[in-house]
Amino acid sequence: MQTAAPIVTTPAIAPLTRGIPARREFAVPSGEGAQRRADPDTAARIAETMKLLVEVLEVKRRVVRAGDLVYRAGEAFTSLHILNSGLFKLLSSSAEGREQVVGLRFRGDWLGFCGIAKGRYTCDAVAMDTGEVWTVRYDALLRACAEHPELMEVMHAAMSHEMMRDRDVLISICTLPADARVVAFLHYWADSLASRGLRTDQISLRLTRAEIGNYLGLTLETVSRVLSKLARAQLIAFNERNRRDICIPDFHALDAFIQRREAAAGLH
Amino acid sequence: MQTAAPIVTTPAIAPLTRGIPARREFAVPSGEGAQRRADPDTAARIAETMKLLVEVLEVKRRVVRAGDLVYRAGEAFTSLHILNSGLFKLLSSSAEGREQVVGLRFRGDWLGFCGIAKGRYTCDAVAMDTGEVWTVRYDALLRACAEHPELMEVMHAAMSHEMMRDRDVLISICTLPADARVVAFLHYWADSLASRGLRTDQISLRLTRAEIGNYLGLTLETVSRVLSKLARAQLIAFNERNRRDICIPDFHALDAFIQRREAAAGLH
DNA sequence: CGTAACATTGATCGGGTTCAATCTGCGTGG
DNA sequence: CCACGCAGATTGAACCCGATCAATGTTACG
Repeated sequence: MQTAAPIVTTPAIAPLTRGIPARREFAVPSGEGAQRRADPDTAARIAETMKLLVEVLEVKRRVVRAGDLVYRAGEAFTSLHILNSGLFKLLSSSAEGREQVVGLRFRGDWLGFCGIAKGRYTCDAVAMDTGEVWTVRYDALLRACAEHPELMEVMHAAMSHEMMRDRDVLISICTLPADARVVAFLHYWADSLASRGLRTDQISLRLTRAEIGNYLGLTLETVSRVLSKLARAQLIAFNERNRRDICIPDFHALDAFIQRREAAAGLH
Repeated sequence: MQTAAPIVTTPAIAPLTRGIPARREFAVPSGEGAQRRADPDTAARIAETMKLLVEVLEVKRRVVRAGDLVYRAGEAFTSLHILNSGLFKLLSSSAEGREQVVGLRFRGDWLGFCGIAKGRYTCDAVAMDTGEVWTVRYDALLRACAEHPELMEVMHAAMSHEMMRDRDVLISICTLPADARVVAFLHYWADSLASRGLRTDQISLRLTRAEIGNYLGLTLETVSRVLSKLARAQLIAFNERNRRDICIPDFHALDAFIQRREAAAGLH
């Protein structure tokens, strides 16, 4: 059982200088040749959302560290959470006790939608790194939405976005073989970082092989084997002292690798 | 390419007597011993939502028949749709052209959330039976939500509900073996009908084996084999002249069957 | 009656799981 | 400091579930 992180309340009009920055991934050896370009659209959209929230609502800011829970399944739903920084995973444990990673969240994403329907959260939200969570009461949010239609639109867009993302995951899992799923996962992870303006020349996966496998409907051994194969093919490179941190020199080559396998399977 | 269904506009205050009733499943041979009890909560919630909509918004009613599209991927998003009756499937075709069934929808469900984020629908919504769709303009809905907080809550709850449902599907696909997935599917289908007050003593699957398989991440042959096995074990019974219509005499026995398999797998 | 879409069933194959052994890094306590 | 334990990761070998390939059956419909 983790202990709750300290809660820090700041005035709603606090300057929008970023919260606690996430820990540096690790030392970068050479240049930033493999840096994936950031998506200015997404970044702007996120910044605007955060700004709107602070202007219109009372936001409780809370610093979390790796392992902290933002909320827990079964807990009464009263608030939604918007991520200012950090990396988070959503864990859902089914009736029979089997745990499942059902989502990954980043800066700008919302947490807690699952609680609206039934008045209780239905999954755990766990920080995977230092980060800052902005919490708003749902009732206050509803009121604010009524007065600020643009806030309502932003919120709906966030929900819609989350649905589409989940759908993509489902399609990947239903249609792709193991190695393509792992590659899709790496892509998603890197894109998520890139679109938030984080560096992707080297990325820390932060999830164990077991968690990645769980998320992708694979076993940890399969994930490990695929990663080893990709490393052997020089499509990814492990950090030499930590197999959780990888470098993707050429995303295009990664895609090509998968396409080639699909083509090879399709031609006969 | 299907042709669009005729559009029928009715005054917003039209009486709430049900629209065109769905075609009778098929003749029921004996009694209703296997009838699954309806969920009065869900039914009430749906009725209330529908009432609220007509009271507060201009609703365009449209009768659809099997095969009609409510909307199509790529089409500009302007409206959301609420299902008054009928059965619908959501089809998403990925970039590489592979089609995927990404959801099933029933009376009371909303269609079109996927369009909010990007301003375009990202999947096809296809009627699987005669039904009635209520369409509301999204901009009008936003305005109405601002004035009627209860409408906003209902809409958010619908989105939240959809997310949780998708999550359940994901968990099923990630963690269950083939036969358990098929059983889970049957359960979901029957529960969906039951909670809408439809009869479940005999149910028409309406999807081909290929579509069921696609939805569950299985091949059509596997689905067929599992259904045959369940029929052999007398856990389901096919209608004697149509293998798409089945009868589930005892849901509890179905569950037990799956539990037993899991237990057998787990003990060694 | 002929054709096409859907479904069933069998035989075979293979990708991914399962089981098992080993390795690595890391924190802990003697 | 080192020994120890432990969680995570890797790798190999055998197996098995579900996919694939193929043939046949069934229903619907012009």
